Amino acid sequence: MAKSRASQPTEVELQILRILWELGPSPVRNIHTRLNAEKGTNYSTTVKMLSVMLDKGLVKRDETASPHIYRPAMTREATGKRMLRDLVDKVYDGAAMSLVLQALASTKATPDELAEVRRLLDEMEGQ
Amino acid sequence: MAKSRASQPTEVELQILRILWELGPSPVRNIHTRLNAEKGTNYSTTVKMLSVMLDKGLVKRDETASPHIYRPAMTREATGKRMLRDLVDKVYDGAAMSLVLQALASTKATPDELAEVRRLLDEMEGQ
DNA sequence: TTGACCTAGCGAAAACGTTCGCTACACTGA
DNA sequence: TCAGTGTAGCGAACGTTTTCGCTAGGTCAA
Repeated sequence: MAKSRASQPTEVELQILRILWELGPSPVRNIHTRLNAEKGTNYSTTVKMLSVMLDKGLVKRDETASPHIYRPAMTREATGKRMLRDLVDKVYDGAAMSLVLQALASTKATPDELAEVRRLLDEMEGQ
Repeated sequence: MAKSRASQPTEVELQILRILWELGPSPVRNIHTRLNAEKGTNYSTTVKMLSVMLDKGLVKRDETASPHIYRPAMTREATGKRMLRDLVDKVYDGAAMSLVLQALASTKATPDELAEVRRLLDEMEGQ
């Protein structure tokens, strides 16, 4: 059960995911240390959040290790992509391009990054 | 000091904003007709949501008009930009470019749109 | 063995978002 | 005036997310 969860990660869940993406697979203790530094919550809360996230399939854990080791179920990229699609749907009714342009226009990009975008464009036109 | 730390619009709030962006300034009745068509909720609910949104500063209203007229407090673009920034912060810790590239790469764009992106790039490099 | 300290988890409370019932008031046509 | 119809709003109920108190069990050194 608890398989195809369609809903986005919530605020705190995302906060925890970010920590996991940074730290890599970690025991609760390490995750908590970070989370607590960011928002001062209790150890119990961290444990609970992780268990909720486990139910939802947002994280996985290795229970053979003595302090259980948690790791994100999705990469940062996959999550970002998914949330972006959701944002585009909600605000622009699916017109992704509008948002890409928006994002580009409001970003201070380095020449390197701009070149990267160009390369990507070439690739897309090549298809 | 009106707009202090305004949180992001929630799901339904956004749905209403989207309707307002499309319809332009409207009385509750029109907003409700649309919202009801989308999710079958009650008229009371629409009124309540609008009052909550008024409190939060997400919409404004003209109370001199007989059926009060509501309008969005922010443009679609400003809201999209803001939410995007938030998403970038939450997922990528502020590295906007990663997400732009992501978005671009995962979008099926028409040649016209790609040309538009190119034009924007030229502009950015021109500066 | 005992005490200090850690991990793990349950269940309930608090906080927040969403929904609607019910009430009041304004306007219109008979 | 009065019934009928529409607008406005309060307050409570409900569901979900976030928080934590409390308990149980594991490890280790004295």
